[in-house]
Amino acid sequence: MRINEVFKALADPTRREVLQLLRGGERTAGELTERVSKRVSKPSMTHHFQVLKDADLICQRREGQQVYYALNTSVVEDMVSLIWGLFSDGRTNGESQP
Amino acid sequence: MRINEVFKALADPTRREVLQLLRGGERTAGELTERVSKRVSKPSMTHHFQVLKDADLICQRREGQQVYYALNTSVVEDMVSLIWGLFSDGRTNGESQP
DNA sequence: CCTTTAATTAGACAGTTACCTAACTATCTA
DNA sequence: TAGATAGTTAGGTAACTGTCTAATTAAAGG
Repeated sequence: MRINEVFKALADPTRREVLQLLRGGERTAGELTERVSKRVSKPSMTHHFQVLKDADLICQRREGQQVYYALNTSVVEDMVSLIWGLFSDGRTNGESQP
Repeated sequence: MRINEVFKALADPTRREVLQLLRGGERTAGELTERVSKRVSKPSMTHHFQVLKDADLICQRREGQQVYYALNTSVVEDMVSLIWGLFSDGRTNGESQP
């Protein structure tokens, strides 16, 4: 996993919003651009998509004129266990169940 | 929780290493500076400590000449559930146990 | 082939980050 | 109070980030 890239990607609210929008399934670049709460230009969104792709958090698929983005769901377990391992020291006993 | 600050803080390998060093208990600034794998000046380390404090990931205590840093362990559950919520969509059923 | 729509690439700019050295503050001890 | 040790603050620089507009590529449809 590309840890640095993942954390950097998640450090931006617009990108986190994109990930949340993708929870329900794939969306086109245009849909995502329309739906993010903060108005952002298309090129800026393309940049954010790129950052998310570099972090392997999303993947891309073209269909005609549209480009569809989707979550790389496999990353979630990696992230959770990474965070866990970052803080826990062995004594920590999974008391909290998300 | 200061989400942006937390992710930005975690995006740096030196800072993640500091957190890992703190898993075993509190350490002085000097100990941490000595032990990080990449050689970094004391002022740079102070900067990293500041970033971690801004993110509420660590706390500070002075004892004589030394300053002790320690993990703010309460943040771990917040982080894990945040990551979880970022990706999960309701269908996700905790299949993986860290 | 030309036009429209969807999206990306290119280039510029303001603000932030990580790093350093030099200087400073704080505390202890002789 | 002077000297040593621990750590922070100040100030500067190179690289990175997020944003924009303008130009470009890609595909669809007359």
